[in-house]
Amino acid sequence: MRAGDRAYQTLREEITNGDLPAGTVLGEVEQAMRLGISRTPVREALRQLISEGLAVQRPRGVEVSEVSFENIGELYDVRLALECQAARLAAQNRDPDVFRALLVDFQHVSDLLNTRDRNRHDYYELVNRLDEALDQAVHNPYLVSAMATVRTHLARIRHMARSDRARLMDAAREHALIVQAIIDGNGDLAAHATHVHLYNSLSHRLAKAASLETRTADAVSPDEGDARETA
Amino acid sequence: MRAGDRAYQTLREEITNGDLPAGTVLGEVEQAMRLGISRTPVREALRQLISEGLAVQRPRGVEVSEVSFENIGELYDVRLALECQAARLAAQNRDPDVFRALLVDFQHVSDLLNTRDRNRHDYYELVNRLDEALDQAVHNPYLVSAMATVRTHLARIRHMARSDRARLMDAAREHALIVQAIIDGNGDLAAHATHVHLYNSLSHRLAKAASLETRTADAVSPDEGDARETA
DNA sequence: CTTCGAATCTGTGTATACATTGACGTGTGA
DNA sequence: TCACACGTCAATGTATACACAGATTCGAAG
Repeated sequence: MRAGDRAYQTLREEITNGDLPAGTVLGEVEQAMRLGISRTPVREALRQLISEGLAVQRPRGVEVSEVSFENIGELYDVRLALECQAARLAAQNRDPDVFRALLVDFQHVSDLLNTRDRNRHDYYELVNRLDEALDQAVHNPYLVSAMATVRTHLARIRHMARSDRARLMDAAREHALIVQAIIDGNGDLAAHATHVHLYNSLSHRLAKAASLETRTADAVSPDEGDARETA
Repeated sequence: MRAGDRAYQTLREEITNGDLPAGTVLGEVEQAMRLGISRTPVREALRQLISEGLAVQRPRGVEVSEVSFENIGELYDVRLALECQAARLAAQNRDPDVFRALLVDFQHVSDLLNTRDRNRHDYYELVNRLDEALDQAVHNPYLVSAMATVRTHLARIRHMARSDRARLMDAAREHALIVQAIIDGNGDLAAHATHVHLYNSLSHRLAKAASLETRTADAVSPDEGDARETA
């Protein structure tokens, strides 16, 4: 694989993970040293990050773009428009077997989450499978690309307001309804169920964010032990 | 200005204009020679074009991406989702004076188009002003960015199926209704009027495309004398 | 004459060298 | 002591040199 692509993927993941917090200056020489390559592929990676919105061009150089809670509303407005349309299109073009398998999994999420709390990661994996199934079903690369951009930016905020188990159980029910509507070929229901799900998801995130503001700024959520190196 | 940015803008415009048709190989050395710069800034420009979808990475190198009539439907599906949401948001956040001025212009399009046929370009300019007003009003950079991408791709197809004067008159009435709804703060009407407009626009383009297929492939539309250098 | 192989050549990917711009620090003069 | 100016330095932007991979072509052998 090309060094430029590797640098891009590495930096991209470090930004979405939060390892490179917003405002971090991405010096070409520094990153080239760190990644063990020369400035040329690093520049390529930085330009891609900029065009994706994960980094911004400053007069001094390139730095990781800001993303705050105010952006959540904006991102959800775009996500709402795109994913409702995607649900509608998926209901038309779906492969029923794929979504039937997903439906079974979503209906058994309670088992998944009741066994051990760490299995929250498995739930996110299930949601990823749903996203991929939607991407396949819509048959529309432009829509897929636009949704990927929104998902990338939302992933940066995900770790700032992690969902608790009760919310995940509700979300699973909402997802199950979306999947059911897609299986039935009911585009309107699929779109509206997506609307409901995104509204609840946003409400929960905003409530979580408000409750977090009352605590100390750099406290991690109590059921998550990620070691962060936030400056 | 940086050489890389100039190269990007130049290539971008040449692709959307059709001067660089789909499938054209964009050799680094060739473009560097042509633009009078070295390969480094050309590479930057090419990477940006790829991430924007205007070019694709081939095993041989980079070439201008394909865009055909089949893509129109896909692009309109995304455009529908985004612009309806944009109209809805604009109706909430608009500056009434800006859209009142636009409304007057759209109501006088008949004068504009009756004087001389060449003024079709002025109409497109008016639509651009509406787009910019929407971008301002939505207060959502993510939505603006997503719409810009869709508009870029649709611009590539615009010259393949140009609208006639009758269609432009209808489109002006549709635009006027959208603007009126935004002025009134009627988000639902703004979104639905946008839906109507895009449906009619797509129908017209598809009908135009179907009628063009009956003629010879490289015939230009009768009321447009653009000299094309399609190979 | 056909086919296989090797060599060359074209073009990308990467590294490095050079140019330029802006900032920071220091030194000197008032 | 403060302010201004000059010099140095650090970082980006650009050009070029080098490495490597794939394709094409030419030549030789069957």
